[in-house]
Amino acid sequence: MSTLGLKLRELREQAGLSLRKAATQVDIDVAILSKMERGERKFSKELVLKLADLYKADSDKLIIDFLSEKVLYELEDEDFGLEALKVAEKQLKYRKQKNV
Amino acid sequence: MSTLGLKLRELREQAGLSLRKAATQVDIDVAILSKMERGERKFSKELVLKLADLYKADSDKLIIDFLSEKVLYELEDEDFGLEALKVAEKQLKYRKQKNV
DNA sequence: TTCGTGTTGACTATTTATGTCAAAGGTAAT
DNA sequence: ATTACCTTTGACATAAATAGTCAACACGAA
Repeated sequence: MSTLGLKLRELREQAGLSLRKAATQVDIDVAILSKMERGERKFSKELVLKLADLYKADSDKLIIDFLSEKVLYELEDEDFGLEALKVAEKQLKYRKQKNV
Repeated sequence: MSTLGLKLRELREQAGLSLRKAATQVDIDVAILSKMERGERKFSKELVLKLADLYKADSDKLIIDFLSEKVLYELEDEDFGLEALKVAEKQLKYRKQKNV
């Protein structure tokens, strides 16, 4: 289940754009956008930004979803996923503070 | 800075094994293990498990480090990395509970 | 029918990741 | 100074994952 794909599909529909039109605007093939919205292919960060712009949506939130989806993809079916996230978080906070 | 690499190097030394010997035991090229310990190449999960076994070390902890490193790699230089981790964590907890 | 919609699959190309190998340079003992 | 280890390095080949292209399909509305 790709929540990012669903969100971007909704946003596209709210913007009143067909797949083809949206795809043309962001300069990719329709097939790819279709697959991305349905979670069959991954979005790239650049594309998410382009689409956010096109749909006049909050790009920060979409990027956060994009990243979290990437992270979850790495951790799927891992017994220690949650623990790994905790460790990663600690590390990230440390790096942010100490600028390492 | 690869903390996993450093840890595995220490464990190897504590086990009194040279790079060559360790590499032979886990059936990979010395060059690769050398690069992995210094963070120049990524470990695979399977290799981490093999090494944990060889060094008689706690594989769970090493796997957690391995995963967290993977996650951090995806997030490096991202402005919203921390926010993304929070979202991912929430999702993961939800999935774990609901078994989705 | 024709038009616009989304979906599918086969195919190619490109980019990353992984593996192999030979050589270099260090250190210590003989 | 040669032998015997060790680790590191880089160039190269191979394999796998990802991304892009294209044509055709199915559906419903005009």
